[in-house]
Amino acid sequence: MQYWVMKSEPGEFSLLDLKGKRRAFWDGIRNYQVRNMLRDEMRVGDRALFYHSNAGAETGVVGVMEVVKNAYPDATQFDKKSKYYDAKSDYSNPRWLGVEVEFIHELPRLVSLAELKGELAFQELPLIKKGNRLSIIKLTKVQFEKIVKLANKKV
DNA sequence: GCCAACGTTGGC
DNA sequence: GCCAACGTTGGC
Repeated sequence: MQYWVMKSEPGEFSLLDLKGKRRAFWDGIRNYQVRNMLRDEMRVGDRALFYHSNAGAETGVVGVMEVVKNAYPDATQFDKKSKYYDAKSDYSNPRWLGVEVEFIHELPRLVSLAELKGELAFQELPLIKKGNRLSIIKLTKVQFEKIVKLANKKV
């Protein structure tokens, strides 16, 4: 089993949105590095932390989900009405992929970006580095468990 | 293949 | 809303 962090702006798609749907296709990945990770490394059964980005004081890790379907083509790339539409992608060789994820649980509390930055153990984590623009980041089991543990600790 | 211009992400 | 960082595009 592998571990990940997946970012979404809560105004677009939040943990509660996922909770309501139970399962969702993680669409809108338009970065080649991220696409390659989805395609080559992410597999059914992997665990992922749900990270709310661009959310002011609420920015941080809020929940846990599971990958329930390996990567397959993202339909929004062919949808002219979608903001994720990509005119250069063609049906026979789709450029963009996504995975399906399922809600597992909400963390007892937010583990904020500020808190992650304060933990020495995460100094090397790309998630907290300035200029990091990958919306999906791989974690070690230890990092994943440490973040979950922090969420269970009273502030 | 270089690199300037442009677009996007995401913290603040 | 601003802007730093950095990925992508396209002219040469």
